[in-house]
Amino acid sequence: MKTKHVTSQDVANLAGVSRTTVSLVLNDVEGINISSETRQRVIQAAETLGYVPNANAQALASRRAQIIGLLLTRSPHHIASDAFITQLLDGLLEVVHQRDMRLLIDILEPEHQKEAYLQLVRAKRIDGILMSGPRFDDQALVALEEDGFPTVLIGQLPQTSFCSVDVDNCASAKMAVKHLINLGHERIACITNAAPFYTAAADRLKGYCLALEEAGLPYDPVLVRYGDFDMQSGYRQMKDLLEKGDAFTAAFVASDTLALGATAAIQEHGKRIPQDIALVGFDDVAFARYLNPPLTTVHLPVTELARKATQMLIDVLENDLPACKQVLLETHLVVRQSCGAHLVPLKGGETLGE
Amino acid sequence: MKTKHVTSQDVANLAGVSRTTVSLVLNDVEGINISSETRQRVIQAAETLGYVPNANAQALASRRAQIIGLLLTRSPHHIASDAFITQLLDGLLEVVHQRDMRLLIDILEPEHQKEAYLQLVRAKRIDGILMSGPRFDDQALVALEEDGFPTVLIGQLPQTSFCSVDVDNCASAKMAVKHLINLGHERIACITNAAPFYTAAADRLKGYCLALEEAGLPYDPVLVRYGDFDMQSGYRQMKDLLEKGDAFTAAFVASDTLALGATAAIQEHGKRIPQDIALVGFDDVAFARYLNPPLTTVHLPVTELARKATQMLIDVLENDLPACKQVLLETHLVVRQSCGAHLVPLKGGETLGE
DNA sequence: CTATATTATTAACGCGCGTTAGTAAAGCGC
DNA sequence: GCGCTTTACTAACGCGCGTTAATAATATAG
Repeated sequence: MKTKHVTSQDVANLAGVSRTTVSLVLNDVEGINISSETRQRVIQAAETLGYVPNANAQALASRRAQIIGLLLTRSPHHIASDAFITQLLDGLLEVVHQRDMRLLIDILEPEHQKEAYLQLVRAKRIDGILMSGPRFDDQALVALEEDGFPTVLIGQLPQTSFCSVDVDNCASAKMAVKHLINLGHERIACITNAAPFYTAAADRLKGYCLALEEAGLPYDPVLVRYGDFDMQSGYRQMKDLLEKGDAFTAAFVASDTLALGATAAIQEHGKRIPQDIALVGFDDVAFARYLNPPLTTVHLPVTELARKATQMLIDVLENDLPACKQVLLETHLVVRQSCGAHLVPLKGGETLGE
Repeated sequence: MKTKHVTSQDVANLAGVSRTTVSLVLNDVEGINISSETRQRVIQAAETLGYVPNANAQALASRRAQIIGLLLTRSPHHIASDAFITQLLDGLLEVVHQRDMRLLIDILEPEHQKEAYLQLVRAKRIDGILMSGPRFDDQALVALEEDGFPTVLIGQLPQTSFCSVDVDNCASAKMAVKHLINLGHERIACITNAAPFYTAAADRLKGYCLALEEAGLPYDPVLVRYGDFDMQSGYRQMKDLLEKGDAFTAAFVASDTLALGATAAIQEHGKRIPQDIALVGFDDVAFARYLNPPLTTVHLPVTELARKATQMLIDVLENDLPACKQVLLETHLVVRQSCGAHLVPLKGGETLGE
C-alpha cells in the first residue's frame, strides 16, 4: 500500500489550526463556535488531503464502532440454502448505509455460540446485534439479555424482553391452510420449515393446527413432518409422506425452499400439482412464481423486516431505548397455481409478464 | 450493558504483573522469555475475569483490524436475487473463523463506488478486500490496484495484476454448448447471465461462440440475448426469443437463476423441455436439481472458490505476497433432464434420492 | 569475587482520535 | 480605563493496546 495514511494532524497542519479544531469541525459538534472561515479552511484541507478518519481510533475514543453485527445461528450448511439472507442484506445495508455504519456478518456455530457472542460484544467490535431466526434453546441469548446488550431479533422469542421485528407466523400459516380448506381439502399434510425449537417453525405449525381446529377437521400427526431448512429435507419428507400411503389431497409446506423439494417428490411420485395434491408454501422467495406450477405461498416482507429491524437497533443505540419494542409486519397470501384455486373459477393469480 | 469492560490492566493487577507481561503472554510473542509460572498466572487471571481484548485498541496499536471485507458491486436488487452469496459466505466464514478474523460485508453502489472503496481502505476498517464479480469498467479497482491494497477477486479481470480465483468460464460454457451440439442441436439460443462488461458474462458468451465455431455452426446474433442477473430477465429474454419466432431447438442460459425464468417462459409458451427446447444452465445452484425438469447445468464450486480466495487473501496479508496469483478451479457438467440427454440412451443423470 | 551474559519483567511511548477544561482575544456597557 | 460576557481556539488527557528500550535479578565465566 503506497498511499501514506493521512491523520487529522496533517489536516490541522495544512489548515493552520489545531487537531481539536479539525475534530470539532469534521464532526459537526454542536454548541461550539467555529468561525465559518476556519471551518471552510479545515474542510478544504481535509478534502485536498483525502482525509478519512481512522475508524479504529474513532471507535476507541468514542466507544462506538459504528458497526452492527448480523448473527446467524444456523449451521453453514443451512445458511447456504437460505433464500432470505440476500434479501435481508438488501434491507439491512440500505439502512446501515444511511447512517454511515457498516455491517459485520457472522455465523455462530451452535457449539461455540455463547463464547462467540461474548467475543464480539466484549471486544466491542460491534455496537449492536441483529439476530436472525432465534431458537428457543439459545442459551447465549440469555446472556445477552442479562447483559442488556443492544439486540434486535428478526423473529421472536416469547417471554423475553428483546426488541423484535417479525410477522405473525401463526396467523399467516393459519391463513394459508384455511385457503386450502376453503378449496375443499380435508386431509392436509404439513411439513414445517425447521425443527420446532425454532420459534418460527413452532408458530407456523400452530397456525396449521388452529386452521384445522376452526374448521372442525381432525389433527392427524401422521400427516405432519418436520423439515430442516433445505430443499433436500422437503423432498425427503414429502417422499416419506407419499410412500407411507396415508391419503391427503393437499399440503402446507412452511417454507418455499422445502416446497420446491416437495414438488420434486410429488412429481416424481407421478402425482400432479394441484390436481392430485394442492400445495401452499411460505415465504414467497424469488423463485416461487417461476416454479412449475407457480407456487401459492405466504408473502414475507423480508427486506422490510430487515429495514425495520435495523432502524430499531440504531434507535436503541442512539436513544438507549427503542420507540417500540415489538413490531409485527403484515403478510398476505399470494395465490398462484399450485393450490388449484385457478381451477375453481374465482379469480386468477398474478401473471409473470408484469 | 451492565458488565464493565475488563482491560488488560485488570488482568495484570489480578495476576500481579505488568500490563506488558499480560500482552506478551496472551499474544504468545516469540523470542521473549516468560517463566511458565507467571505465564500460567496471567492466563488464569484472564480466564477468571473473562478478558477479551478490545478489538479497536488492538487494531489501532497493531495496525491490523483482523477484518476482511467482502465487497459486492451489484445493485441491491441484483444482490437480492443472487443465489451465490450464501454459498460464498459459507466458504468464506469457514476460513475467516479459522484465522480468528471477521467478515465485513458491503454493497458498493456504482455511483459511490470509488469513494466507498477508499473510505473502507483509508479508514483501515478492513485489512483486505474480497471482491466478487468484477466488471471491466470498474474504475475504483484501478485505484485499488495502484494503491496495492490487498485484494483478491472472485472472478477475473484480465490485464490487471490482481490475485484472483475463478473457473474457466469460457471453457465451461463451451463444454455446456458442446453437450447440446453433441445431442444433435444446431440452432442454439444463448442468454447471458449479465451484461457483457461483467467479465464472467463475456467469457461465457465467448465459450458459446467457440463451441459453435468448432462445430462449424454459424453464429446467429438473433439467437443471443443479454440477461441481467435475475429470474425476471431470464423470463423476459426467453419470451422475447420465442415470440420473435426464430427457430431454435436448444438454449444455453448462462445462469441457473435466469434459466428458471426461461423455463417458465418456455412452458408458458406451450413448449416442452427438453422435447421442444433443450436447456442447459450454468452455476448448479441449489434448486437446479429440483426443477421440473431437473436442470442440466455447469457445476460451479462456489464454496470452494470462496475458501480459496479467502485463503489467498490471508496469505497476502501475512506474507505480503501470495503463493500463487491466479487460480482456476475445475467445473463439470451435471447432466440432468432439461437437456434431453436421458432421452438418448447413453447414461442416466443423478437421482434426487441420495 | 568481579565482569559479563542471560533471563524475567516493566516503564514509557505511540497508534489516531474525541473531548474537557482552560486560555486568549474581542465586544460591550459603565 | 475596568469588569464581564461571548467568541474562537487549543493543550492536554484518556480510550486500550502493542512494542521497544531499559532495568533488575540471576547465572556463568574468568
